[in-house]
Amino acid sequence: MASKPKFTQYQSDLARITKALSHPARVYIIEKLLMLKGCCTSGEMIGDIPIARSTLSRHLKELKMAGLIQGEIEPPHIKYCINKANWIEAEKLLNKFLSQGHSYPEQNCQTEKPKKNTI
Amino acid sequence: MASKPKFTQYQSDLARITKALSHPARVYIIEKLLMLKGCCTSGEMIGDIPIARSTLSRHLKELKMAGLIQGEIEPPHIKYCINKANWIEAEKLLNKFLSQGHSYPEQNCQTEKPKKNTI
DNA sequence: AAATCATTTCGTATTTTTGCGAAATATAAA
DNA sequence: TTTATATTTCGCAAAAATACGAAATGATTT
Repeated sequence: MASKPKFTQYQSDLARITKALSHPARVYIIEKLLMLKGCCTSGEMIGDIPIARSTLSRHLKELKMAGLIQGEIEPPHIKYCINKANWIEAEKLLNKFLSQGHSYPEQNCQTEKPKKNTI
Repeated sequence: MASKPKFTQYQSDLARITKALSHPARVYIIEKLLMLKGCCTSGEMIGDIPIARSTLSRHLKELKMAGLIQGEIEPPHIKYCINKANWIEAEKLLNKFLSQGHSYPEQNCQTEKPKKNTI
């Protein structure tokens, strides 16, 4: 008997990564750190986005817990940067996921003419 | 005076996409539809994952609302498939986001030696 | 030691997500 | 028309995410 299946490690890992990126503030943070190609303090970020400092701090914490960024204490600042090793892993997983669909053939049920029974 | 900034369209769009993919069941659904290169009913999916039928239906609905999949009624089934146009858009956004970090130079604050003050 | 600065944590409230089983819907088969 | 099949929606409950301001932390300057 097919005992209850589990989610695969891949599915859980990918969901963990996409979940970490599932808020505009967290997209912004990663975007900023990638573009900078360096570090940034929360004080340098707060001016760019419409949330309170404490809320930004929460989002930073979530990204830290997801392993995508890391902080370095440099009094009186905390400089955040991409956790390079983990980010590369995340990129690999996401790219693997995205490349799955290629090449996209035409045996898809989405036919040429729009169907009326499409929901 | 810098009036309160908004999140950019890009940040919101990317967050919407990653949020749609932020649950293992939804990763599974997309994975399945991409690999199949075709359509699939919810009944063909339910055996693969540890959730109830009604819960799967919820996840399908979410992916549908995010625009990533679409359903086609073919009695007595409903066949789901990737919403190709929107998926391609999603891929573009994600790839743009991911490629931002390349090439990754060494002026990153993550120095060679592990720092003790890394948090 | 007191004041200052950058940032996080705490306490709390609100909203959203996730989940299930039961009931509803819609179609096909008997 | 009754029955069976496939799937969704409803009603509810529990858990998680989001948000803010106030207070706490830790280091530096005065």
